[in-house]
Amino acid sequence: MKEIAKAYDPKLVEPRWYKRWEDSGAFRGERREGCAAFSIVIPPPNVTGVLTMGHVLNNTIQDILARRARLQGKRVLWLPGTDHASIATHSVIERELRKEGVTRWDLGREQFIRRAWDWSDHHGGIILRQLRGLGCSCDWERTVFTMNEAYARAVSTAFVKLYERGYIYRGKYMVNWCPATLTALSNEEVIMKPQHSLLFKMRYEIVELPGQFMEISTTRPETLMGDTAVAVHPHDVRYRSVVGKHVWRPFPRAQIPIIADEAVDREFATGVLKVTPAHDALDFEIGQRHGLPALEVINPDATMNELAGKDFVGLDRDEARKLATRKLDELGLLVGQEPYQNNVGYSERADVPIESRISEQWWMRYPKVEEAKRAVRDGLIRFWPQRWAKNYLHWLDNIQDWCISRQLWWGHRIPIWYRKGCDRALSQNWHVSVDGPKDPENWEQDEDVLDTWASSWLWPFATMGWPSPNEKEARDLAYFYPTTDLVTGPDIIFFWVARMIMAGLEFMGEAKELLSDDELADRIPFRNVYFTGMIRDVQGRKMSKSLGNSPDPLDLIDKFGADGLRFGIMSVAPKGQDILFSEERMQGGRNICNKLWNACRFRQLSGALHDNTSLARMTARIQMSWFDEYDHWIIWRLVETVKQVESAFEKYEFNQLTQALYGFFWSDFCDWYLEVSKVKLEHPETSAHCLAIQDLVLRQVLLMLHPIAPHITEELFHRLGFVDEESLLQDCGVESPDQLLDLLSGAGIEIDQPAAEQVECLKEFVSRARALKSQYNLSNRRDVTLFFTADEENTVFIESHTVVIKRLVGASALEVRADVSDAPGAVTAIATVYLDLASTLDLEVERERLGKELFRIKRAVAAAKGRLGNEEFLKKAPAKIVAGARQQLLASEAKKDEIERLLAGLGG
RNA sequence: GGACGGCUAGCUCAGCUGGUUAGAGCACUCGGUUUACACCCGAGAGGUCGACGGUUCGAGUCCGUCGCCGUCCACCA
Repeated sequence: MKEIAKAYDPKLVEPRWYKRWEDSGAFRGERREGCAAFSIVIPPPNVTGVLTMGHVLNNTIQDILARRARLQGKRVLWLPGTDHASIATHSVIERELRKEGVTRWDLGREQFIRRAWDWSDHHGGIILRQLRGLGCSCDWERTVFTMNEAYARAVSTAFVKLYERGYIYRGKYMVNWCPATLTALSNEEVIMKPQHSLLFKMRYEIVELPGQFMEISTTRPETLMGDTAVAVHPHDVRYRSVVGKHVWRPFPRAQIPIIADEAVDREFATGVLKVTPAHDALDFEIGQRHGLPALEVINPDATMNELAGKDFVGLDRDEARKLATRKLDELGLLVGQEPYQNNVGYSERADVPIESRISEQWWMRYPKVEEAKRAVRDGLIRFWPQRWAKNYLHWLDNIQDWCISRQLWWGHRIPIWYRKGCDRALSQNWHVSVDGPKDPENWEQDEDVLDTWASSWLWPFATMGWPSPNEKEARDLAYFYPTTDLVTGPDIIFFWVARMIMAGLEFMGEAKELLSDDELADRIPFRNVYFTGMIRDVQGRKMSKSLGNSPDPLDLIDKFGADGLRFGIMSVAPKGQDILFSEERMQGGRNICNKLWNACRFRQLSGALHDNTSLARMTARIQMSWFDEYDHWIIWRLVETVKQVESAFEKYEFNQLTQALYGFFWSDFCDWYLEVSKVKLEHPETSAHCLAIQDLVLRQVLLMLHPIAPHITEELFHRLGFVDEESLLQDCGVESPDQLLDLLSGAGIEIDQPAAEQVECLKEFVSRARALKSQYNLSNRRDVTLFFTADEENTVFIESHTVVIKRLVGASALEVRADVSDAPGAVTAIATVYLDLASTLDLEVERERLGKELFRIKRAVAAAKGRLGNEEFLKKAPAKIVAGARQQLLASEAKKDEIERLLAGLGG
């Protein structure tokens, strides 16, 4: 028997076990036909990312699910990998180049991509190593990177299939344009930010009515050079007479028509809108309806071009705004300007305002939209918490085509080739395939790459060998797909979750428009989606680098251990709510590890370990005839806890899980059962039995706790001999509540419920006695004398527990009395307990204390009487409730009488 | 503007389909060298459940209105 150190040191335990698990192939996702499968694909972190608290939360949950599934005997695949993060990585490389004073065009595409690969190779994998430090049980041998060759083929294949099925088209439309990275963005990559802007009021002179003006409000005077109309609402009586006439655009000076369009808001400002079809989405639509020319005056990099006029050429949009305002003022056309708050779209990655711009791009009409809705609405895919389903459905209801081409270099290049020297606009000059044309010298490939999400939406099956799996991959795919759970944040429900569902439905089977329910069930990428909350700081602020409020998870692991951090973060995460993180809260996780360690240490010091390698061997050492109330009680509490844990897992309620285990282990097992054990261990005849029960409880606690705190539980499992040296805890399997009850009753152990409940009475008795000691400042004395008064039955019961009570209270004597006076007493359900103070009793203090008690109990009596005196209550409330109320009234009245008797005895 | 979530002890949260005197952890106060653990043990103080109204024998729990905080979607220039 190895002696256990006094304080638990995770550093001596965690790395050792992680290595052993990995070396022994414990994380390998291996098929076993006839055995239930469980699978998760990791939300791939950015290849160059580092571990954040968000990752800790997310991956801890996945690991908990995976490890629990292993314990349930399922074959588990947790498939890891990383994402190339096209625009994010691209931006990083460009930033580096800028420092060196060169652009990507100076460097050239090939060199640029090489640098991106170097960057990925160098930083890539850091985060995966960090996940190992957290204890994540991924099948690392299957690690996938979205830029790997096989994955890239999957991306091209998906594109080609969608093209062939008519979902992909090329077109010139309004796009969200990022002037910093010079690429189009999808709607989802644009975030709206409130801005303190200025609303400028200016006037345009009416051509046909010289000297008359129309007043227009705008936040963007720098676009007026691109105005090709002004618009009013068709029913706006103020302007009815001028519709069809023209106004003078001040510069470059030109006549532009006054048109009427329903899109104009009459209530806003003067109800006159300047229409700039080339630089505003709404204006673009108005322009389309009225056949207006779209005059582009802003370059892709947000500087002004020649069409803006010679004063403006080359100016940045902000400078142009100032100049335009000044010029308007000089011309006497600026009526005023006022502070104004509006929302401006920003590029998510580059964090600069986007420009709306007409641009030729590749677009995707989403496939299987209706089926994707059906899968969630009908519950084939379940969202946890459920409420996110509404969000999801709402987005799909309003879905718009997806701009999938990006004018970037790092990413999957679009598998389209154009015949050299021919018109790219004509599809007969296109070649669309995965492998490219047979005569590449006559073709040039599209320069653009695909949106990152157009690769990660294939993640659940492209990681498993789709579209051309080898034999093993095909069997794995059949076995592990659809995956069981997906764990992610609600912020990427549209970016990723919804798109993966559509991709799964479209690609995981034959091309088909409508799917039956069975087909739907086969094709969905996952059955459950668990949405985590966002990690915030104690003040509720988002974690951010600039605020410096994001702790480094590695520091936390260093301080609390991976297990401590995991337990801490899970106990603090309310279901579906954001998580307010503070380091203080992680202490609880570390503490319970230490407590666990010491409880096992106590077990080792208490007596030699017997053969603990199976539950049956342990129950064989337990005899029903030796069972006392405490044994019934702890086994009862254990079974209740197993039930709670089971239910918490089924409902993905992780804080419920930690709470149930913490409460049972700490309060019930350590604070009561182990304390009681100390008496039993003194006697050889009860010792072995008691230790066997301790072993049983510890074993089940370790098994239940293992998914949350894998390292320490593995260590202790071995130390207490619950598994042989060569095996692992995960090989044992955890019993369900029914299995546990069956095993117990198979060993002749039946829980005596009334006996178990009597322990609650003993606990109350002990607590009350301790409180009396505390009130009289005698906590440190272990030689006080206790008296009690009780009826005959309870007297016998209490006397049979005298030794334990004396031990737990810290008393040298416990004596039954017919009547007690001149001693402070406390009323409990089974007896009244008194502290023998001889002559030192403080009557005043006692009267006050009992008076308070009496007040409280009288309130309870009154409440119960009130209810029972109400005929409506007696008539309408269920019999069970009425009976309960009667019983409560009896108990309360008895207690009240007893307190009154005590008070009378004090002369009160 | 629309949708959703939250508002329960100083803090963070439980409280299932309405039913005994509303719970836990942390923090706090007091007392502790009890043969596992001070990353500990014991005792205690502390909420009337955001506001108002309604349904009901009975509401933290259901309904309505309002307020504050947060998230998402849309966006009026």
